[in-house]
Amino acid sequence: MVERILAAGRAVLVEHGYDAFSTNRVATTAGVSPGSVYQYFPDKAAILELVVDRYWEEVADSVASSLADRLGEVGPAMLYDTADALIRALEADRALLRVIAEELPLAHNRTRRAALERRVRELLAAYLLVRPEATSRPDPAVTAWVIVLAVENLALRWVLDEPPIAREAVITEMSALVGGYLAHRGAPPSGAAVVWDTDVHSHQDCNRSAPP
Amino acid sequence: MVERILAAGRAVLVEHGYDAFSTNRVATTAGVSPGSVYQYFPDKAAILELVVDRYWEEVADSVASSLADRLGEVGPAMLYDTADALIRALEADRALLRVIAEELPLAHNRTRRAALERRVRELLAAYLLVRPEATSRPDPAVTAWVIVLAVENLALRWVLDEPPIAREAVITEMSALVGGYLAHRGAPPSGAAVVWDTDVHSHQDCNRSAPP
Amino acid sequence: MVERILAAGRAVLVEHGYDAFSTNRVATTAGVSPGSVYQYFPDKAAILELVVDRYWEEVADSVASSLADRLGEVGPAMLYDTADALIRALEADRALLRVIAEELPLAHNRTRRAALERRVRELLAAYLLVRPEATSRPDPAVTAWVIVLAVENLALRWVLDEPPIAREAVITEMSALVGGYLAHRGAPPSGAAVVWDTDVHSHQDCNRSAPP
Amino acid sequence: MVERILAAGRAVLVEHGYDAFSTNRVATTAGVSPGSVYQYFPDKAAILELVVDRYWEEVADSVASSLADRLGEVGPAMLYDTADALIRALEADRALLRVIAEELPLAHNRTRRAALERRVRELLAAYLLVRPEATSRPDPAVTAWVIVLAVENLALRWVLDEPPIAREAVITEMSALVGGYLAHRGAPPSGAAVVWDTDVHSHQDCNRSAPP
DNA sequence: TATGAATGAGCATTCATTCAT
DNA sequence: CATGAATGAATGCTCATTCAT
Repeated sequence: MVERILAAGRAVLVEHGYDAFSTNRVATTAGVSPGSVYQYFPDKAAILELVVDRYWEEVADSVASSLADRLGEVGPAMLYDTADALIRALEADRALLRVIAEELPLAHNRTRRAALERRVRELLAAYLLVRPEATSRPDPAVTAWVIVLAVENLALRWVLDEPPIAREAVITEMSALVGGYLAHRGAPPSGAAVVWDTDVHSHQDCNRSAPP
Repeated sequence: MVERILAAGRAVLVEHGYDAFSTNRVATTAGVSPGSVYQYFPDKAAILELVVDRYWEEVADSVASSLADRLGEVGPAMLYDTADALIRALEADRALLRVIAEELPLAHNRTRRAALERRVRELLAAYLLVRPEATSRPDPAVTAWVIVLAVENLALRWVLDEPPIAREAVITEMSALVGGYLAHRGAPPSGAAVVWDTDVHSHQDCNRSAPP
Repeated sequence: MVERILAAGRAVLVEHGYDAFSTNRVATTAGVSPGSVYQYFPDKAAILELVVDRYWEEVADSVASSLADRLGEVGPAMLYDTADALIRALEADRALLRVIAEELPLAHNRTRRAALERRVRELLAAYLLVRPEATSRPDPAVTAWVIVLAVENLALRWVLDEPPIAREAVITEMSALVGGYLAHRGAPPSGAAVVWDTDVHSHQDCNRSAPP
Repeated sequence: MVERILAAGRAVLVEHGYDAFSTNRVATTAGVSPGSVYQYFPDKAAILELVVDRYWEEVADSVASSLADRLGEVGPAMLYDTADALIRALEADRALLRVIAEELPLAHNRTRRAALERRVRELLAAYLLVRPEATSRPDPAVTAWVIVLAVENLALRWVLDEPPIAREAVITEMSALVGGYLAHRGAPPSGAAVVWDTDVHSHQDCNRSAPP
């Protein structure tokens, strides 16, 4: 029944958008009475949250498993394949992605998307840690943070905005972006220090402004 | 009067968040009756849109002027300074940025953010076009698209999520990302063709899947 | 099982108030499924009614037995002891009394409270009938009606409102009220006739307005 | 408009009872949209409260003014007239009284009814204080408390239950009850002390149990 | 032009009751 | 008998929008 409701929620989102995502509509679509919904979910937000969570989990699973498989390989193929996996995952349900990413306040996505990002980031940071020769960038955690956010956004926007760029082209460019970055050796103009935390994402404000 | 309403809208957004952004509240805050608002704006969305537009325009102005100033210079300083300008622009009104980027459905941001992106992208593409030696990437338009979206997201997330990465560090890494990308010469595994449109953003689906 | 449900109903009332008195809650508290409740009670009101009935029956038993015991005695001791018995009965479960008397619509109390009143009234009327010398009031039925309602309300309000009046004081005053009333000989200004029905409480509107 | 809504609320109560007292129904009856109601009342309870308040205020005004007028007179006429005024006030809108007193949880009545009681009580206590010869009861405050609660309940129940007692009869008996009480000189069996507070109704628990 | 009272469709949520198992 | 998932009508309340003044 939880499944039925979630499926209905997803369907409403895809077919009618977030504005139509009312408890009554979800219930009706699920072929269930509004009261029944409340036996499985505490409130409307909980339904939405689970739908969104599920979606990002699917995406994360695809990407993470693809990346994990290719962690052994070295070189551009790994980058290319992973970028490809990400785009394929996002293309899998474009309509839902559109609603989730564009109609929902980002806040509803944060938790799960942050989880997805962290998951891939940690995989990547671990890889960079054991293969220091793979990059000239100083801090694996920061490097992973940069790569994940850059690539995620490129994939997302390519899928959503549908710019006139061929599929292979974006993937190639994404690979080039990451490949070039990893290989790049450039000192900051001022020689500013980089923080070497393992957990790149905690909200503690340590070292937010580095000393000269 | 339009200004008064916009200022009120901005204030409501900053002080009470998007949920409190009701026509009545905006009107009250502006010291105006709800009816009057409708003499200057067709509906609530229009007020919001203009507030958001203004915000992104401010950001775009900062960044574009900074970038334009440095288009003559060559090398990493240009990248570093532009990234710095972008982050500074986003930090200028963190509270508003937070509401606009996190509480608002992304859809409300699209138009103006797309404009900002396009503006910088075109600047960049023009630059790459007249200085082909600056990069090994094949298509200036695509290159600009990649750079803008990658950098924008990194800056945005650094400002919003406040990860424990020093300010100088992100800027350095962003510069490295772009610098490495521009310098990178890597062929797509399949040798896929890249589309050479000037307008990277139109929604026409030409050549979405390239021939082998 | 009926007992279990009633006990649960009483517990819910005492511990969570009338607002929490939902069939589901009562069932849960009784360790029974909501469906089962409906095999013993036609509806929610029936449960409540029985809980309330039981309560007033307890009170009535206390008072009536105390009064019956003292019907032989004459004089103020009888009044004092009965008032005392009533207050003691009401104090026995103040929490429940509070809910029943204050949170429940009076209508839900009527049947049983009327029964309590009638019971005491009839006892009193009978007493007055066999001992005409005990009072100068003309109509025993009316006299009993007056005494019962006056005393009941005083006791109830003393227990519920907890005014700063000593326990002995109220009882003394209640005795004085009744004692003075029984002894009082005062003609109605207009010499209006009093109805001499035995059943003071039937709802028939006989002689509601007496002839001059 | 407030008046229109209150009138509608009163009408709904009288004609359809408390159960039908829904915001939509009140609005409809008032010939007003539900939203309009909320421009004048914060919530449903506020409407009900005001209707109830108004009602008891009307009753209190009638009784208090009648009593105040007769405070100069001495003797049974004062009692008779006041009892008559009270009953007349309660009879004025029997249907509304029925709903307010029987269908509403007593809690909704408390504030205003307590005010009514206090008002009359204070009038009475003041009278007894300046005319100590009017009674043999020790404490004017307590005496007033007793009289008000006893008489109020008798009047209320006579009007609501419509027992077969002639109007003149109840009034006569109520007068007799009060007259006899005031005249009664009877010591408590145990000589228990009476508290001499002026404010009989505050909820402080001083001297709730008197020493032996 | 400016007002602000009035609108009313629409929403999330509850809970007494039922009935297939 | 007992269950408890399912019901669905009904409720209190919101807020973008209008329009008579």
